[in-house]
Amino acid sequence: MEPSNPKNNKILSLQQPFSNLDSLADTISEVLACPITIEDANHYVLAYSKHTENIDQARIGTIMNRKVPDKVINGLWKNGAMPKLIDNDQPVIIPEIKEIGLGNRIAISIWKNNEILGFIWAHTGNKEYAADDLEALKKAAQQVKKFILQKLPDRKNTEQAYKDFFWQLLTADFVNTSIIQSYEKQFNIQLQDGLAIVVFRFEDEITPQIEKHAYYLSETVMQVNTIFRLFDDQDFILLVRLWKDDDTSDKIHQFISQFQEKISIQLQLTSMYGAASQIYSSAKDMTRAYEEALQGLSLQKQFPNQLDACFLYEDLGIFQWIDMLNRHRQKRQHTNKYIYKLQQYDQRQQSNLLYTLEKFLENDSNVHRTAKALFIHPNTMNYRLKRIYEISHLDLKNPHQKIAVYLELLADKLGRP
Amino acid sequence: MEPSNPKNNKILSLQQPFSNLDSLADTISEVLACPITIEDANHYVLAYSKHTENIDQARIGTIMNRKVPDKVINGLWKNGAMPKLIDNDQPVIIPEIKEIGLGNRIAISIWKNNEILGFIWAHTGNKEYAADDLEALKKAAQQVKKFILQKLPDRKNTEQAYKDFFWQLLTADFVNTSIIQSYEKQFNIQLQDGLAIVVFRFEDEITPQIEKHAYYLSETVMQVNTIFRLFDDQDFILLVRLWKDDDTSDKIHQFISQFQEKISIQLQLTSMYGAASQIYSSAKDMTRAYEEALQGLSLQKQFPNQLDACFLYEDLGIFQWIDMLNRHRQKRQHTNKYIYKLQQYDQRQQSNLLYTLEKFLENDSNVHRTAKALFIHPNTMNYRLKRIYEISHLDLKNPHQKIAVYLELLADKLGRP
DNA sequence: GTAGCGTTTGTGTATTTACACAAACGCTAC
DNA sequence: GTAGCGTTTGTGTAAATACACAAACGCTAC
Repeated sequence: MEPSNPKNNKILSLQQPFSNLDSLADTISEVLACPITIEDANHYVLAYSKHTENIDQARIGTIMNRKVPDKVINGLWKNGAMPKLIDNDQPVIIPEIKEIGLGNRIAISIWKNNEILGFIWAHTGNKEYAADDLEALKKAAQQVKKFILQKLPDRKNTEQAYKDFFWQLLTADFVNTSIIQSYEKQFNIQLQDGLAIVVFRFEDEITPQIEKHAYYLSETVMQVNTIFRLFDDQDFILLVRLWKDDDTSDKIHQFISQFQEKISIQLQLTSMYGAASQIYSSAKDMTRAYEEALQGLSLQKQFPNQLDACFLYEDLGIFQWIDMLNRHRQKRQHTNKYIYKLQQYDQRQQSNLLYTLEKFLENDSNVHRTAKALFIHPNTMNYRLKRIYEISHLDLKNPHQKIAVYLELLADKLGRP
Repeated sequence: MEPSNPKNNKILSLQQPFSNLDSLADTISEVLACPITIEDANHYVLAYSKHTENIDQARIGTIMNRKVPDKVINGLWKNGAMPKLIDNDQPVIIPEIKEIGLGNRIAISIWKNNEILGFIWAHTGNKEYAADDLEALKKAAQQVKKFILQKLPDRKNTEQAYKDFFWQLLTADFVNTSIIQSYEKQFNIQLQDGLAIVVFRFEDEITPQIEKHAYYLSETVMQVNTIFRLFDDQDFILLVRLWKDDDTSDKIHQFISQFQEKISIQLQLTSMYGAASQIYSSAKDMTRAYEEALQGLSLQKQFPNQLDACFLYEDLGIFQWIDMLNRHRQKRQHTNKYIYKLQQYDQRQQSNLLYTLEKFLENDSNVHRTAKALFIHPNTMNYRLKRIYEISHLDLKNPHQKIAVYLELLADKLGRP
């Protein structure tokens, strides 16, 4: 390494601490001789170099918005640049994408453990670049990391305390209001109104790669504001906050749906579930919210057909109750006389009237729909319904008995609690 | 009183203790110079005099059956003889009832406190009777009472212990098996299989007359075998046992129905309820059974329309659960979004879509039936259903949401627990 | 074998339901 | 007044449902 080389001198200058990110951006820009943008994990602009030449449409849009436009982010995902970036901490060379007005780029992701802190983008344009340019970028990433961790207000070195507080919210019977308020100040967060717990459960073993993608997506899928998130065994737990809105529920639904879709496709996961609690206005309700989300997950696994794409606790309908109902039944060794009679008959005749009845009730007592679902003739369906009445004396026009039977059939599926 | 009068001598002989009821019957028969029958509270024959003359059809039937034929009992009720008999302890003169083959009678009931122990029937036929005959009957009743209380096996003087044991069964968390067995032996009862608790609740103030009639009916309405019964405030609580049968449930239903009908008509009661538990095979389940019967009563009062003539716990259908559901909802301050939206709209527009929806669900989602129940045009009903969907987005063909709404509407009616 | 039972499917008809459209009413706002 | 909204009722048609009956199949019992 020749000390006379001016570029090397500049690279050395990257080792010095910086008082603000903008001057760091300028220095990197000088080293690489091209415009630079530094973004956080959400693609919000933290700083950018003061270049005015060689700028493309994507850069203009990004700086004007103080955030990378969604169109550009999506383009980067589709062409494979983002997946590469969040899979490792090496510089990634990204060729021009004309459709979204993005010129040639070199980018690098900034990490702390398995969590992305942000990105540096070098707008290389048509300029040639050399191996030491990439080295310089890596050094720059180190600097940005230090800066973000030390200087940015919500990056104080108190993560463990934050984590502990979060667990306390999730599991403690009662959290003192003043404690909540003190944490709100300390971490500059708001824990009132529009609060919900979201839990994703992975069936695959959790790899660092899954963690990385999950952390990234939790910041980037923008329907909700993620206040805290962590991995707990197979679960990825989030405390989110929703902006005051007409259809906050829809927002959470979209969030879970998109998160699930993206991470499943990106990482080719075999199977995963996502569920959200109701929306609460106080942080004190997070224990309950956490339970609701877990209940949602467990129900989705037990009733995959009925609860497909049913992410929200409020959309569970009767499934909200059947666990409680099951416990109650087990405690009292309760048997429903209609179900019992049909079970007996099915066993004797090798028939499946009980299953037919269940499907009938599941299909809102509609003969046609049920027959289609069971691949049988509507008349067969009618015949079976007649038999069901003859055998069990269950009046299928009496909702009070009918519903009880359906609920008990569902509860039976849960087995011993 | 002249000691030379042979009749008086015989009356005096009634003061002597007797070794068996038959000889007592004979003695009474001699005093009154007519055939005598002594029955227990169930109209089973305890003893009869050995007369062969002056016997009518009713007497023959009674002695052959060892019980008064139902036809005769009903006739006595209809013509007003039985009501008089169980209203006081005086002799009652009953004129001939030809339709049931009953000749002239004088009868007297035998009491302990407010409970009937049995009856003495004097078959006077066409014979004249005098005032001292009635006196003799009263003396005889005293003797029969003594005899029943002292000599009949299940009339030991341990009623308080029996009562205590019964309350223990009803309310204790756990009753030892060996204790139960010892009581079974002591009281010569069987406490296995076909056991149920029945509770009648009177809205009128409990008078001695009501108590008398209730005790009497509990022995006489024959579908069930009453093992124990007592009054507790407004409640008449029975532990009954059912003979092994195909439709034990029907039997209890009939029992409650008939009991209610008879006592209401006889005593002109304004209002009363009756409810039974499930049928259990062990006396250990009586705590639960008692709770079930009480729950049935409370639900009948809260849902008089829906649960009219629904006496059995097993027939409650979904109402079995709504109390539990209500508690659960209250605890979590849960609100159903569909109900909430309709409530808001109803309030704003002065409409009653929520009520319409409830009736629709109560009528098994049948437009015609609901329209008729609400006295509106079917098209109006359809229009409202369309509006209900537009306002709440409740899909009326999705049973999982629909049922949840209905259950919550019912639970709402219970109010704070 | 064959008689009997429980079952499935096809055919046909009467009834009920779903849905669209039009007319009319009460109420509010301008 | 009148325009607009939400509502009720009537009319009409297409679709779905209920129900009866007949033919055919598999299985069991004799």
